[in-house]
Amino acid sequence: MIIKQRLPDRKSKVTVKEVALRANVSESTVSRILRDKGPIADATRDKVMEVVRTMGYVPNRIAGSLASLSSNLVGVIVPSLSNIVFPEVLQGIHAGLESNGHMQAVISISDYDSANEESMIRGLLSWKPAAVLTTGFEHTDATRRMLELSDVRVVEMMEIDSDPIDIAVGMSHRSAGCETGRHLIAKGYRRFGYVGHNWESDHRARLRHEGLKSALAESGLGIAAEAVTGSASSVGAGKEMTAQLLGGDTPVEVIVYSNDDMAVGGVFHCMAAGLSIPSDVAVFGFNGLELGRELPQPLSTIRSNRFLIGKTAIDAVLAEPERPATSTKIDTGFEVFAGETA
Amino acid sequence: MIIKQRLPDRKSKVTVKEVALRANVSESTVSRILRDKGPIADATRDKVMEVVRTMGYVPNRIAGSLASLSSNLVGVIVPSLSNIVFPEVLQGIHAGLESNGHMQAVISISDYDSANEESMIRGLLSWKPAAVLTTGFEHTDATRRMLELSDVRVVEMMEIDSDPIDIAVGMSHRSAGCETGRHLIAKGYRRFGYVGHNWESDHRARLRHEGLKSALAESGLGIAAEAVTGSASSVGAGKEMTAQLLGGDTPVEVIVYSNDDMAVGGVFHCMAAGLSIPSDVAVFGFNGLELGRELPQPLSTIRSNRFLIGKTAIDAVLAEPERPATSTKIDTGFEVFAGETA
DNA sequence: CTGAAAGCGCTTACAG
DNA sequence: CTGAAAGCGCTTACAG
Repeated sequence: MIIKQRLPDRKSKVTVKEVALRANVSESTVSRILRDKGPIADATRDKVMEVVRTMGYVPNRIAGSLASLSSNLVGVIVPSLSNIVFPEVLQGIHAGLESNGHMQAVISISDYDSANEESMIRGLLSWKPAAVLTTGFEHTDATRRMLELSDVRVVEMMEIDSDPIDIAVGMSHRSAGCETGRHLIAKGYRRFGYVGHNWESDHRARLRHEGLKSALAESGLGIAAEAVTGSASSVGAGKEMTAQLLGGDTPVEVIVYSNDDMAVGGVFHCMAAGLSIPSDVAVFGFNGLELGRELPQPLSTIRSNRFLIGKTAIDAVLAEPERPATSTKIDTGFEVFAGETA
Repeated sequence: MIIKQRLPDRKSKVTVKEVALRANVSESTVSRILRDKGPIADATRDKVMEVVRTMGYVPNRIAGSLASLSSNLVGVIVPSLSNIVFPEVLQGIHAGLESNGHMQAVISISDYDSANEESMIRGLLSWKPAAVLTTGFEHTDATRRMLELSDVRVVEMMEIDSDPIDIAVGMSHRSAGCETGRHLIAKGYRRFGYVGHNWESDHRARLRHEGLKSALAESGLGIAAEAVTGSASSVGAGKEMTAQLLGGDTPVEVIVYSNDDMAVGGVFHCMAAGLSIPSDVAVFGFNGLELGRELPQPLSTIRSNRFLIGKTAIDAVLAEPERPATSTKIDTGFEVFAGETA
């Protein structure tokens, strides 16, 4: 259904030139006052600001950026927004941007596709952003070259298991996988199952899986049964894959999930199937989402610090706007949350 | 922990001028070729494109936008990213942007504060965006004036219960509230409870509440008991408020929640308290999130079309880049999802 | 403390 | 089909 209705008319734009004319000063003076730069007589400032206000002048940042060869834009690329993890990173970025100045985030979604990432970064760079924040280390060669040759600051967010172009902010997913294994072994579990999602796209889930395997191997153990979906992680996929794993003929004591969404699906499956957690089967996730904490039994998991990653990324580039000659890794850490499901 | 390491050196930028010089043509010709505009000899095009490639030329869109007095930026303002609803709207916007051309979204988060919205819109407009998409109808007077006077297209997303500045895309939250009431009355419920979150900020939740009340009034009914938190909606808040409502001395047969997150909290509370749904108490949400669908008993709720709202918003402004003299409302609708919890 | 001038890197009529 | 010139709206040395 579409409804139409009359609107009021609009008028034209005001430029520094108009303001300068009306205030009887030069354009440079207006510019200086607006950017709070250089010494200005109070009387002049008052007069100009008065004119600015009455004319409703809004500076054109496009012209400003071209003249100053810099912009207040920060390019951000995340692989997805359906996984709540990335909105949380964006919130951290937003918080960091706010506390600083008048930076604006330009956000693109790559859909876990590095060819998309390449064209998005190309588009972003054409805006001469102050910095580019992207996700992970999996880029095309062309992307890597563009970023290396540009002189914007670059942050690769989420993981620190490889060498960064400029700065990496995140945690070691391999270590998180290891810690998961060690923690569960210490709790006495020996028969491990794994339920995962598509890691062609989610490289970090694979790192955690590798870490888990190596921790188990340290104790002469392995993963007894696995169920991995080809699709993205979701509560629904977690339910389905859990049903599949438990329906197989290899009994397991504990299931490690590729993340909390999948694990919550596992919990829901168990509820519906009348299985007790953790006595019939224990459940362990990854991320430490609010949802898991609020389940009737709090989900056992590892807390990653998504908000902190975004915040730290911005803080790092704003602290030093020029790219230095050395790369940096910043570890935002993680911690085991014992919970009640494992 | 911070680790440092040497990086390779970088070099300087290439402009149209350089490209023109090397290709032995004028700057205008390079510009035309790059924008596929006007008639060009094949030989010239090939020569220029060759140079563009070997020099790794990336056009500066800031200069381009200033010269053409237009940009490929679309400003988007959402109140929050913690409520999954808004990331879903952003996904719709992103999908619409992609299918179109090379538009980029500049995203800001207002935290449900219209003073924030005002300064964000001011910042956005200074980039001469092709359009501004914001949320709801609650703006400051200054915001409304800026948007009315600018000639960008403006979409107010999510609701259509008021008059738009230019275009509104969304659903009637008042009607959704009504439908909820009628549906539950038809199912035989008579004693209603309501669990809500802070509607100082979430105006649409209030509209639904009003709609619900009016539907109940039609049948001579009312809301017997309410529990409303002062904080934002969340699963945790839903649990807590449900406990409070059910701990009171007014018995209810069904609880209507301000949204699915709150309702899922209600379901978790009932599970933990050993209450059967819907026989002991029925639960009804709003939004139709994936999470609710995957609960052991699918959540009864109303499906809003968040992705569609974002997609429709972009499609509408791209279809007609000039703001017309009449405003438009586009209803993306909603539907009752019966589920098993009410 | 203030102004005149050049210039940022493109695009856009206009002319040929 | 192509080029020379003006200009988009600012900022930035430079001079005074």
